[in-house]
Amino acid sequence: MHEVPFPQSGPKRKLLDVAEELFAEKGFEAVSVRDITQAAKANVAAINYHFGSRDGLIAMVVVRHLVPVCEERLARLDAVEKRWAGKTPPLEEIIEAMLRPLLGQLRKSDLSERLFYKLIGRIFAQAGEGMPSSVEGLLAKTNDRFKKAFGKVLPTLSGEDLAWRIHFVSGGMIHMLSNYDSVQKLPAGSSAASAMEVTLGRLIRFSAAGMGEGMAVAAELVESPQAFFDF
Amino acid sequence: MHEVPFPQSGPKRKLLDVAEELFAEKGFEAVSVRDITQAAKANVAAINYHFGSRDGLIAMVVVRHLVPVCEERLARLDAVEKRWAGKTPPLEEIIEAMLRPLLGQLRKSDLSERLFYKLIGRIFAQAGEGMPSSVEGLLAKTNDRFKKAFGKVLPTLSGEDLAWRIHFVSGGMIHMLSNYDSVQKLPAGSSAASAMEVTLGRLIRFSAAGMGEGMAVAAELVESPQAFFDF
DNA sequence: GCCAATGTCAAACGTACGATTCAAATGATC
DNA sequence: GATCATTTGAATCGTACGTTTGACATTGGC
Repeated sequence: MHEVPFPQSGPKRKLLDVAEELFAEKGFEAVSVRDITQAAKANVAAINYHFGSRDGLIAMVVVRHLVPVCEERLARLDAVEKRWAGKTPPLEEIIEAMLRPLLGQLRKSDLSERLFYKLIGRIFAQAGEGMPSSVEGLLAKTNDRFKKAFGKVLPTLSGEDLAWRIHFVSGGMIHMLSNYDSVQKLPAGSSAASAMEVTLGRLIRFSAAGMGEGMAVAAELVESPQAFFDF
Repeated sequence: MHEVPFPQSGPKRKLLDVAEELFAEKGFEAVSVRDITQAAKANVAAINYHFGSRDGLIAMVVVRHLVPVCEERLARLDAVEKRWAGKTPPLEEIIEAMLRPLLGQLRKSDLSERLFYKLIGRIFAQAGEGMPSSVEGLLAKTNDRFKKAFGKVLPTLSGEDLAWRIHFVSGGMIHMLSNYDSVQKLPAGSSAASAMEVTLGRLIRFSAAGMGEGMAVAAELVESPQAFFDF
């Protein structure tokens, strides 16, 4: 039979959910299999049985979030380009297509917003370190797609300039997610989601201004295209 | 009588240097006491003898870099404000005062540039997590100082806006340092330091555009756009 | 020469980890 | 209801960790 990629119920799903929560709270390296199985009221052996190893569990936790995020990024970018067919879309829309999917997984997860942001931050902060190659490929493909999209809007920028500016945007997003709860002082009465919405708007405007800066930049020494890993 | 804060020679210094290198390469949590003492050709007990504990060693490694960086940041900011006494300095200069000290410690360290960048990235990525309170205070003071400086140049921005934009700049810097060696493909013949110089210039311009977004950018900023690229 | 103080060393301590084992339990299929 | 693969449970494995110990070596001041 065909195996469902992500279990929708049962103890395996429960392990994933619990692990996810603990990872978000304390970081991947600070959580042991005993912590997870204990919190999930399962046996110590459960993780190794269901996921082969601790690393297998981590990989599945990561993939479960990363894959939909990347797919939504690409879908949103397609939508933006289709809507502006022919014309050049505004930078803000491309950036939003790139960043908003990182916030859009809330409904599919049982995590509270705060924990979810931290988890996504952790995942992306160490993306590329020990990921399944399939995921690496998806990340690289997504990144390349966005680089091309930005290149069309900013045709005078070199490939290097483009890559670095995208990298800076990613850094801002990751840093924001990772430290969100220590920076954000919630005004009473507003939900975390709507506060994050405001913050995302800030980041999008900030990034759009940075991406579009100058535009009359001198030619670069050497163009080193592609072979560039980002997320 | 008065103890020297950082040993200039001897096995204690050697332990610090070796630990620093290993931490930069693999991250703080992935390096054991045994790894360090083995690489330093010292005994396992040496770290606990000299630094009290593994955490004590980490703290000293961090402080040794963090303190000079923060001090240089403040000194540079003072210099900028003094030079523009009365007038409002360009954003680029404040940002450079904030970011360049992260690259300026090369001469005081035996680390290769690549490792040093990774170490600084790691340090700042988890700044505030388990640091001595004296260092936390220094970081907070530095941050506050820069927030005020930016506030003077961007008087129409709210405190929240200001804080977030600074946060985005930090994120870009941290992300750049952490992933520098996996992103940068060095053109043959150019040193890592000069390549980093170019990248820092990119980040400064990107950040200045982002910081000033939405403001009626005055003419004084336009009059010397390349003034800080005098390397 | 002596004696603290200081530093080094091999060895071991207790703990926690990821992984494994194997028997019992469970559940689906016939 | 018997059969057999799947899933659990408790106990345990070997390893690696940070730390401690106590004996030994080195040093500098008197």
